[in-house]
Amino acid sequence: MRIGELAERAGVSPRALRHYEELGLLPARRRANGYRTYGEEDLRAVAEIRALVGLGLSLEETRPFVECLRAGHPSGASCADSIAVYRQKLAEVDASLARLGAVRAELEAQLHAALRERAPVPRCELTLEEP
Amino acid sequence: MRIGELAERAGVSPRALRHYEELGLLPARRRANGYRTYGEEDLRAVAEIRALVGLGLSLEETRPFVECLRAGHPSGASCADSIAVYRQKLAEVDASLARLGAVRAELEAQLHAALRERAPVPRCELTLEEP
DNA sequence: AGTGGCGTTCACGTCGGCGGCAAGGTCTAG
DNA sequence: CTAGACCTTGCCGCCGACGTGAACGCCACT
Repeated sequence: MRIGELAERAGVSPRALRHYEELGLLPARRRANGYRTYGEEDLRAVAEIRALVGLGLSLEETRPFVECLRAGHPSGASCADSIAVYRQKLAEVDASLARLGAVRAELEAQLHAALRERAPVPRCELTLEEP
Repeated sequence: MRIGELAERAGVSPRALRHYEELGLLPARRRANGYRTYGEEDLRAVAEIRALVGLGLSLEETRPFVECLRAGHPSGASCADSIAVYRQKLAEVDASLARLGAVRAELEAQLHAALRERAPVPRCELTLEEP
């Protein structure tokens, strides 16, 4: 399979696949004419990469998963390094959630304060509704 | 007050203040020698910018607030445009929270699945603890 | 032989918010 | 007079994940 077909089947651009190769994530065999050649296992690797990126991992962070796959394991998450990345990412997400939650509360407080300031002493309680 | 003093008092770098000026966020008067000159209202403006950026707004998004302040309003959030930015940001934060929550659940599911795979049929229930 | 549709490498552009450096001007204290 | 502490403009660098375009090669079909 050439790069165009893999790109099509994986739902990414050929440029992205070349980028993965530059990072050493997706090494490609070459034909005599220089064309990259891929197999089904490469499709699986790209699918793994995209799934993980969809979960917020950077390309670098997907490396243990891809290498785990290429090492012959059934799942990219079968290796200790991958598990470690999962744990670390989960912690990061929890931190982000906490921070975002605090930010949300503060935003809401500021918004309500500004609204109170702009609508001093509403004449009727019914006017508290927002458009 | 010159740029160094404002930077010091506002807790930002002079470079950042020049950057704000490039964006038109913080126009500075000039002395005869070309030095930028700031007043107390500029300190308030920078404080507003930093507070909003701390809530996740981009510099562009702080513009309505800063302009509102410069228009003489007591608070940067006193103007309709600022309120709109608050509302929009709140919606974005809510969206991020929802997405992050889903990502967190998926991460946890993947992690647990991988752990189950690596520790098939634990001999004792006590071994479920994690280091 | 030409056309079109693949592929290749190289290298710069994007977005945000500055950091950092160079080359020079300005002011103040000793 | 000079050191040094400030200021100025200008421009490149950074991070990540590619997009985009140039300039070219390869191959199949007509």
